[in-house]
Amino acid sequence: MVAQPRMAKNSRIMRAKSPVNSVTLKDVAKRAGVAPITVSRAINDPESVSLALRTAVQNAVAELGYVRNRFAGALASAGSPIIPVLIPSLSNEVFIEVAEGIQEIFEAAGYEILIGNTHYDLARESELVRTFLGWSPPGIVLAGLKHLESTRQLLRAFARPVVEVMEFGKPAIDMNVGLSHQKAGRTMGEHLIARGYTEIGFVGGRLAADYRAAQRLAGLNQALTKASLRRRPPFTHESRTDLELGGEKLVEALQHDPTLDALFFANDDLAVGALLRANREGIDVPGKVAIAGFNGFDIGGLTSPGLTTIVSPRRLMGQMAAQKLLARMRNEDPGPNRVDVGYKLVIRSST
Amino acid sequence: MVAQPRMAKNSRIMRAKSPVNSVTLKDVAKRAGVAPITVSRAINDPESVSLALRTAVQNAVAELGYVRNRFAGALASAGSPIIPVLIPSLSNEVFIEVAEGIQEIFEAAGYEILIGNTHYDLARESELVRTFLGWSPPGIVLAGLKHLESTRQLLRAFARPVVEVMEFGKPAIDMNVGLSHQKAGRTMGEHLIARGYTEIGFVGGRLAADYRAAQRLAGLNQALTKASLRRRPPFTHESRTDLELGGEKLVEALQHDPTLDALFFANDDLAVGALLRANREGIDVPGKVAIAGFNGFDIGGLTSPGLTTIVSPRRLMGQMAAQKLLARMRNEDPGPNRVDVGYKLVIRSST
DNA sequence: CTGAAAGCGCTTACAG
DNA sequence: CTGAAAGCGCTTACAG
Repeated sequence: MVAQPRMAKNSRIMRAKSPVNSVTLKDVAKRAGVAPITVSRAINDPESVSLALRTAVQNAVAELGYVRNRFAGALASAGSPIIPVLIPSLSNEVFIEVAEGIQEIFEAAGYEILIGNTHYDLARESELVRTFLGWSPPGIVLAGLKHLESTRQLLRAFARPVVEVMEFGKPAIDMNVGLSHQKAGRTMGEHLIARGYTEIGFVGGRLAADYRAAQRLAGLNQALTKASLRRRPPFTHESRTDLELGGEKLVEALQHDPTLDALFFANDDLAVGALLRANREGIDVPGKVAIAGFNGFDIGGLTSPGLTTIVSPRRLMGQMAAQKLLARMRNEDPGPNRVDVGYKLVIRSST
Repeated sequence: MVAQPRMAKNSRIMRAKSPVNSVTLKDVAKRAGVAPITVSRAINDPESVSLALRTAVQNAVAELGYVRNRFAGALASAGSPIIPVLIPSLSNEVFIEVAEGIQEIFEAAGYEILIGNTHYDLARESELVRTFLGWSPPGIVLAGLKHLESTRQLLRAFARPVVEVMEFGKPAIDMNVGLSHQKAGRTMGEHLIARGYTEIGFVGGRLAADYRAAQRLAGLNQALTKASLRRRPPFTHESRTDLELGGEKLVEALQHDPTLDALFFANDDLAVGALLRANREGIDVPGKVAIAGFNGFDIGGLTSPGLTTIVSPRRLMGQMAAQKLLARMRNEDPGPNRVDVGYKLVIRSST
């Protein structure tokens, strides 16, 4: 899911007021001829109730079409089965895959996850955290290590487990699972250099918001510096980052600096866009210019030429993050409070 | 978000038991020297409280780090600001875009949305509906018009607005916003026939689960029948549907039936996969075989050749569905109980 | 195994 | 504008 903070300013929110579940525990109890608490037990812990009463309750539930009120349950038990997961974007497959990994683990453990979309906006993230804390979650998953101080304060006061997933580093709050984007950038830089490319540029969209992409650029620059090669300012766009932009930036970069012999794109979307544009314009890849990406999406293996890229273990990252949170929620040993899940360089013919 | 029904069978779910919000309304009231109800008002409807008390409350809230308990609020007011949205898949961009349209509208209206992933499984959908009803939502959004009888029963008893989004038809429950996939298939068939293709095949993945794709096939077959052309059994795969499958099915289809001169793929992923494979193998598109898709993803405009496809107004569909639900929630006029949002044929050089 | 009582933290509805 | 009382529908903790 996707949840957003309330934005309505001066209008009180209209909510349905009529009780949906006209049928309550009490009604079921009356029908079954038992006490309400027995109904509660028959539903939550059937083993603890005699077969006769259990059956009576089940029948009553079915006859009345009873649906239990989760708010009441959560309030009474001070426990919620809903775990918020805050990600920067829904339209980026990367986060969806991480979320799926998270969901898998929590689903199996009986929890539900609530996806919040921060739109790469840290202030929005903070608002969402505040809203979600009101649902007394047993834990929270955040994307990234970069948050507003207000977010950090809220979460420290929260006193329940928090895991930050995506990039590896020192957890700003509690636990962390991710990979080093800077190292990944360096790895790609080293690969390009090893291949003999010397005039290497970087293309990114929204580098200011997508600071992980900026970290990959920093890694590339490390490699360039180490090899005494020229570091160039990146080709970027303020607001967009999509396939088409990749193609546009490829053309722009080559016009702007015809000596370029390799371009590292901040992600596979941009890189694939560049490859497709190269196909259309008859630009020889890697003869004229090499192209590399980051993510490891399937499509990179299907283009002509195939795309050299770095695969991030997205699903695994989500799974590990969820497992750590779960362990802490259960007061089990979560292991080290930070994990580097690594990445893999996949070399194809685009470089 | 993504929420799933509890799957844990015999183990009771571990939930955090310690109160997260040790600070309650009452504490704030004491600190501010007012009654709890005044705190409630100062938070929910500030205008109704005098400036002096409002300020006192705000200070107390800040000093104590109060976060209100949403469960208690929802229970007391019998109202929840969370609207469940059930979709068949997260990894399919189509549903994400529809969900984003839905979110936009609800966000502006002060609601949060909770995404449930049914994994194309109607039984799972029914379970999710049951779970979500426990959260007393003010309304529900479902994908598609095909549901189990148990789902329909639950939702009719629900007595609050329900909208079914994706395909256009007779709402099974309450309201419907979508497009006719059969008509869309027919439109593509007519286009191919008008272009002079006579040996036309269909490629789909998971046609049994993805019944909307099957409807597009039915539409194609209508067009073929009307033109007295041969109808062929579709090329399908039981479980997969991805870019790579598109390429595999292209090769398989041409081997199996070399007379084919056009292939209509159930979606753009398959079609783009086929185009990329054709690029690699040197299969001439559309010279040897024409290729068409469905969705209208951006990438179809970037491949060589460009992909002929049908654009569905996904974001708009989501927005309209949300608006209808919202109108009903507010007891305003939602307009007709079903809306055909239509689609657009985009002709590029792949056909 | 079953139940009566108290309470979770809010908001509604009624007074003043 | 402010508040005391009652209650939302469950579960906990204590008895038997």
